[in-house]
Amino acid sequence: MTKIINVIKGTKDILPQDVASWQRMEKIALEVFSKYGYKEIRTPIFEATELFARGVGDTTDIVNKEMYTFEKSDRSLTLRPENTAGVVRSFIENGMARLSPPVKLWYKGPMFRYERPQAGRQRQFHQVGVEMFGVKQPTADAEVILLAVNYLKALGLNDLEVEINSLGCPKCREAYKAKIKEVLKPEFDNLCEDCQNRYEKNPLRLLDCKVDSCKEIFAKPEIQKVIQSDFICEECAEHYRAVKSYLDVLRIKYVENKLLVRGLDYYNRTVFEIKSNNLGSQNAVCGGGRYDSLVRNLGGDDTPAVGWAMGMERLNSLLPLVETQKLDAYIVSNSPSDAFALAEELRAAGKTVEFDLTNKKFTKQLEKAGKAADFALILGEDEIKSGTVSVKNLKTSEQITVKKCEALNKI
RNA sequence: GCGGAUAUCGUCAAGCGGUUAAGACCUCGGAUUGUGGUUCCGAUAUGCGUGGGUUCGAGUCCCACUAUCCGCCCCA
Repeated sequence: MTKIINVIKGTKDILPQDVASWQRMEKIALEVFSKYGYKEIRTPIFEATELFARGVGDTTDIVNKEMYTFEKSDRSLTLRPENTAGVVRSFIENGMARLSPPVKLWYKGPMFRYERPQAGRQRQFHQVGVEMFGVKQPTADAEVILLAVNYLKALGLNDLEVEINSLGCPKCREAYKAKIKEVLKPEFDNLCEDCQNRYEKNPLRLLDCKVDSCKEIFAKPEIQKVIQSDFICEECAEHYRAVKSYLDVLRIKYVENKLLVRGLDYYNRTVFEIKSNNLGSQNAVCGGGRYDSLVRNLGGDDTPAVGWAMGMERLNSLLPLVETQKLDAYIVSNSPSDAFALAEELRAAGKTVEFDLTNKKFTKQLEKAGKAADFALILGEDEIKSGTVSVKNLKTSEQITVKKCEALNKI
């Protein structure tokens, strides 16, 4: 036997029986985001490697070890591991800074990260996300969080937990980093290897370490005091308070989590996650925040921005099953040409219709009709002769014979 | 990159060293040449992830590899 070829590790087919749910997620995204004035943008699936190195940040795991990078014509190209960098690139390149702000965009599509697959994590996965450019006020943060919550609500998910935090601006963050380093210095040798690396590179990320021994260290009162301290400057604090007050007005429940640190380097001030208890250890459905310096870092004019992304596979696993649609009618006939004609007529009128292309026996066709549709349209010799069709309701077994042209109104 | 588990038909599985690898679902055919969903009968793995080994004998025991799942890390 010839060897069969399997899907690549960490990738999955989205099979016909699951597609209805995906189409629903996409349709509701369009509906909800449109109400707030967000327009869909579709950017390429691969970009210059440098875009992600500069955009996402070269101290991140994503850039360091998770990118699918390849060379072509002396260029280094990378399959997008996330879409914010691509959207920002497009924003700059297409002069969207000249549009009247805010510029509100949303996207959906596949992303690629070379990681060990597990529950809720694939190498090719899909994200839906929004980005808003040009508003530095906390209203933007609030609107974007509102949008995430309302999208989830529209999908039927009401009870997910929103966690928020403020990372402050680069200035106040430096001071905070210094304080964390100072208080952890005596414990340095007891930290795990990863944390020891983070200590220099990005001390903020020490805080969401999951190693038990590190957690114990962070739990110490004198260290907690520093972690819990309000390190952010007055301007950032005011921004953060305003975001929270808007969320209160919008009746969006949230939990403040000082340990919430996004793994991407571009965030400042507001960061947030939406989590579910039903996802196992990969429990974040949505992650996002403000990234006021990214546009400038990628060569554009200084433009404040805020956005988020959701993992569609994770989202999908929280959603109830969507049943695949039955046909409106199944034509039972041993005359393919008559069946073709009737089917086309009904399809032109918007109905979903099939008939047996293999011309099986009558009973087999009816059996198939029972599984595939709510109505059977019987087009036998008698009916064909008299220009009629028998319409059988397959649930109630009631059957009537009508003129062919009236069949449309009976199904 | 590091741990743990699993691998028998399209799917879910039984099998615990001894003839021909249960069963269920799905699919297909028949009972039924114009009336289905219930019922009955029949068909469908020369083969147990791959390669070695132990044994008179291996799906079953051992080793290696591969794949998948789960956890760490990281993230959506």
